[in-house]
Amino acid sequence: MSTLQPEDTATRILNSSLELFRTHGFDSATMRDIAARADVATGAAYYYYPSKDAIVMAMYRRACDEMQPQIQSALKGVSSLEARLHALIRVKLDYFKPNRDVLRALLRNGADPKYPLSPFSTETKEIRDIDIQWFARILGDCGIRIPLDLQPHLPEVLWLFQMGIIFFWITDTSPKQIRATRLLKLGARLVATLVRISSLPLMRSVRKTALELIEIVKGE
Amino acid sequence: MSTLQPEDTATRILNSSLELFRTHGFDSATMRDIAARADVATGAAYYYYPSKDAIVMAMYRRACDEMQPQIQSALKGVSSLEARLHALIRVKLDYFKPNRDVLRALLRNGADPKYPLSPFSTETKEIRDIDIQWFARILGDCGIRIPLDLQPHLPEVLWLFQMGIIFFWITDTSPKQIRATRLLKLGARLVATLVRISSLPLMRSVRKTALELIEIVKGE
DNA sequence: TCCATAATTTGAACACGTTCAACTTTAGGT
DNA sequence: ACCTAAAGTTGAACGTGTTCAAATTATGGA
Repeated sequence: MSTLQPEDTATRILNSSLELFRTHGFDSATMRDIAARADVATGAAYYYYPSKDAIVMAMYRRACDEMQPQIQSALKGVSSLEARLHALIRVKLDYFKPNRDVLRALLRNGADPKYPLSPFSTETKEIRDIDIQWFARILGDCGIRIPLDLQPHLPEVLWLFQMGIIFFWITDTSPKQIRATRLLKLGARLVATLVRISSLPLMRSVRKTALELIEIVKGE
Repeated sequence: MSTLQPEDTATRILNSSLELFRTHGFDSATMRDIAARADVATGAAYYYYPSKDAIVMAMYRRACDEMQPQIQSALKGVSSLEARLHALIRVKLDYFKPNRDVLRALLRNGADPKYPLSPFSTETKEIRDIDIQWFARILGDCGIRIPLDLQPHLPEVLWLFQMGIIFFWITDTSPKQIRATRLLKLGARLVATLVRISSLPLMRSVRKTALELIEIVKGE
C-alpha cells in the first residue's frame, strides 16, 4: 500500500538525491539535476531541505534508522568485546558501502562541531547518542570489569574509535577496502586489550592521566 | 632593500589574501576582494595561484619556513620528551594564533589525502616531512630507550598526535583556548609516559598489536 | 630599431549552491 | 459554489570560485 502510491515530493527529492549521489558522486550531482530528476523546479528542493547538506543529513537519519535492526541481529550470539565491537562497526561499513561518497560529504568538514553535518555537531547529537548507546550496551555485558572511573566515558571513547575507523575507510583506496577491514579487526582487538589491562594496578597512573585528558576533550 | 621595492604581483596577492583572511575570515574574503586589494583583475590571482586553496597552501609553506627558527630556539635548553613535545607544538599554536581561520581552511577536508590541502596529501608531503623530522630529533636525544620495533614509526605517530591537538585547537571556543592548552599539556605527559612504558615486558603484546596497526594505517 | 615570441593581465562568462518574490494549488469554512 | 489563507511550486537572479579567449606588456634576437 505504499509503492503504488506516488511518493510525496520530499521523499521523491531525497530518493533522486540518493540515486544521483550514488551514480555521479556528491559533488557532480547538482541541485538542478536533483530537482529535475524529482520532476520539480530547482527551488522546490529548498522548500523541503534548506540546503544540499540538509539532504545528506536526512539520508544520515534514515541510515541510522535502517541500521538499528541490522546491528541488533549482528550482535546476536556474539559475546566477546572484541567480536562485538567488530560486528557493530562492520554493520555500518557494509551499510554505507554503496554510498561511500555520501559519507565523505558528511565528514567533509572533519570534526568541526560548528559545521552542522559534522558527527560532533549538535544537529547530529540525536544520532550520535543512539550510536553511543550501542557501545554502552556492548561494554555492559562483555564480562570485562571496567574501572569505575572509566565507566562513564568509555562508550564515547569507543564511539570515537569507530569514527576513526570510518574516517579511514572512506578514504581507503585499497581493493575492496582491505586495509580498512584489517584495521578494524586489529583495532577491535587492541581496544579490547586496552580495556582489559586498564584495570591493572600498574596502569593506574596512565589511566588517571587518560581520564583527565578525556574530561578536557569532552569539556568539563 | 626589499620593503622599498614594489612587491611582485604574486607576493602582493598572497599578502592581500592573508590580510583579508585575517580580518574577514576565509569564506568572506572573496577572490574578487583579494584581487582588488592587490590592484589586479580577478583573473590575475589565478595566473599565480590555481585556486583559492592554493593561496592557503602558499601561506602554509611560508608558515613552515618562518617557524623553523622559532622551533629551534624553543627547544633550546629543554630536554625531557614531555617538555620538548610541549614546546614544539606550542610554537605552532602560537604562530597560527592570529590565523586560526586560515588553518581551519587548511583542515577543511579533514584527513582526506585526495584533497590537496589535507595535511596527509602528497602536495603537503614536503612540509609534513620537515615536521616529522623534528619529532624524530626530539625522540633521538630525550634519553628514553625506544623499543627497536617502534623506532621507525614513532616520529610519525607523534606527528599525528600533534595534528590531533591542532584539530582540537582550531575548533576550541573556550576563552583563550584554555582547553586546548590543557589538552596539550596533559597529552604531552601521556604520550611521554606511554613511550616510556612501551618497552616494558608486560607491554610487549600490546606494543606488537599497536605496531601492526600502525603499519596498516601507513599502508605496507 | 623592429619584430616575434613569451609572460602577464584583463574582465566577461560559466556552473554551482542558494534566495526570493511571484504564482498556483489545496483545505476548509460559509 | 465561493472565498480566503495556507501550502506548495516556480524560475529568474545573486554571489561564489573558476575558466578562458583576448588584449597588453616585457624580452631578446636581427
